[in-house]
Amino acid sequence: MALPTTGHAESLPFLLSQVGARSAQLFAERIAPLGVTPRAYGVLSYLAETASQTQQQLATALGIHRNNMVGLIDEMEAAGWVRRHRSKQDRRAFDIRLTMTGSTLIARVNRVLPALEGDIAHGLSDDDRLAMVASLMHIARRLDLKPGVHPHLRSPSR
Amino acid sequence: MALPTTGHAESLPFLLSQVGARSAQLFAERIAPLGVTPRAYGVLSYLAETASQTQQQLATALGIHRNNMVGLIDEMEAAGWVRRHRSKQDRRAFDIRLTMTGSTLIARVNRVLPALEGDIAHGLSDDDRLAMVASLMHIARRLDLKPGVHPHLRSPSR
DNA sequence: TATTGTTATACTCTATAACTATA
DNA sequence: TATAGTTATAGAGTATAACAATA
Repeated sequence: MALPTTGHAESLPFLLSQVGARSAQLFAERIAPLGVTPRAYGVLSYLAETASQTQQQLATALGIHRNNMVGLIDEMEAAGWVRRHRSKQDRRAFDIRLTMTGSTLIARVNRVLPALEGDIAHGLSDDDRLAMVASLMHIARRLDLKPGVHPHLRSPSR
Repeated sequence: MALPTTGHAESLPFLLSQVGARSAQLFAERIAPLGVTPRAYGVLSYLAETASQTQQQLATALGIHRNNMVGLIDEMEAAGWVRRHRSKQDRRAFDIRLTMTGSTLIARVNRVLPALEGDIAHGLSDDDRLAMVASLMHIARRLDLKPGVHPHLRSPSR
């Protein structure tokens, strides 16, 4: 058979999906020793960039169902990264607030990113790497992706 | 809080993962009307580029467990895309062969890719788009990804 | 009456182990 | 004894629906 490559292997959508999946995999592996999953990191980093949020607000913003947010916050609270505070304005809701431990963890996770970026982009010129980041940010905007919010947080790492 | 963006949102690993996940999502949506999942397409396109393969060979090459390959081939055979033929050399194994219907389906899927690529890369110059494809192929090689083989075929679309 | 957090239930998908028929 | 395909079972994860407390 062996057709002259009219297929998907060199198409932009496939390459993005293929390389992106492996990149997510590597990220999960690199942060696993810190005891954190990509999903938990998604919540932590979102909390760091916004004010304290209720579970419902986090669920809506990150695309995780509020039912699943319960157990996730349970784990993160048990790990000491966040704490639940009864909201003063709405006594049904919890304000989820980062702890000092949680902030420290975010910083530690962010410190592994340059190494991972170096490994992934190894052999690429600085110009090519910067051009790629710029193009990716352009595409992310075009695809209505919120900066820093991963569309697959609803399901665990993999 | 609102830190001055020392985080992951503009890092290459995160952007690749974020944009890649959405790209995979869009691909799945575009081919769903054709009745095919990304996983089934992965098997079909691999069959088109190699000779006929046994289920075990497909499982090894695509990273799908042979137990799960059974049901997948069942569905694809029911859809008329492939057929099982007892191997002459090894009567335990099945040679999985593409049918005409299967080949036609591959061609139809491949025809939606240019439109998807256009939508994703809209607003990007031809030079930027081509540079991105070249960089992605470089990274794919570097990350030991086999051309045309998606690392997440083991789990269904999403 | 609607909403926040929570729990319970069913459903889907995956991973492990076993079985059969061939090798 | 090992391997290809198959089946069964259990486990993990998700979605749906319901509940109590509060709005």
